[in-house]
Amino acid sequence: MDTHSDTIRLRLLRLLADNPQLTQRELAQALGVSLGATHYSLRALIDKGLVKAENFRNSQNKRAYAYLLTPKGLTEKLRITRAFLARKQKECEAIQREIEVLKRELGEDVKTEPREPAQPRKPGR
Amino acid sequence: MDTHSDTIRLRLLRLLADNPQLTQRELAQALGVSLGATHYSLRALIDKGLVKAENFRNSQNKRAYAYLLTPKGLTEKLRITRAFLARKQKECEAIQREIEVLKRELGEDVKTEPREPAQPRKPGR
DNA sequence: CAGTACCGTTCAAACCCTGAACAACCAAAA
DNA sequence: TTTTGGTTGTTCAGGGTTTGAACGGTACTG
Repeated sequence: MDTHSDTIRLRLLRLLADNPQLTQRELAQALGVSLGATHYSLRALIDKGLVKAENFRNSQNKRAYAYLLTPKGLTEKLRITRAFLARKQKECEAIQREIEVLKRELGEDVKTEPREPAQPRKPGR
Repeated sequence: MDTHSDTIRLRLLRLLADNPQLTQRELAQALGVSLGATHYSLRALIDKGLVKAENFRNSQNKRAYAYLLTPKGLTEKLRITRAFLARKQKECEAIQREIEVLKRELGEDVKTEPREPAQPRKPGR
């Protein structure tokens, strides 16, 4: 649980929990990845038994599935989300510390190349 | 600039800026990735002209390179770092919001499955 | 019927990482 | 010197992941 693919799967679970009727293309757009990648990750979720594809064609749609979370999918979503947030929170704290360091570094850089200090006017262009 | 590989490259730049004498194996350990991956990303940096491998063998070492940032590497390091932090900061804010949402969701879940509320005693099933 | 539009699925190519092996080099021991 | 051993960068097969483009199926419309 550290790769980009894991992140995609978690976001898929969270998306589908609220919108089971979403199309693979709509999911792809919402996730900002390609259709193929979405299909790939969705398939992994289905194979693991976390998601089930109900083949009900709603209203006038053609061949639409509803990707429903199974009970196992619901509990896994919760578990993975908790782990994800814990990890992200640590990461965020690290980022905050890093930003402080960077501010200091940039402060020194600013001395090297001042932004808009009180400069004596130089004539010409 | 969104993949894991990009992150590795940035961390490489920041590591080498302060420690140009580090070995590929030491870099790998510091980054928590394999030697092959380190070599792969380092090669990308060299090909882009952001890092130059100085072949100076220090003291009693065998075949040590020093991986020095080029001027272009220095400015790129700054630019990429800025972009990275901006992106991460947005992500961190999103995570904080998400955590708030989760707290609320978990609160509702608690209602669904009460932990230890004052329940009227029901005679045993 | 043909045309259009949307759906899921598939596939080659590329990218990235791992783990393990390899080849070069140098220092100290035999 | 020769050999041994440790440290270096490099390469490679294999597997996982993503993209982009295609494909075939199904329904609505004319």
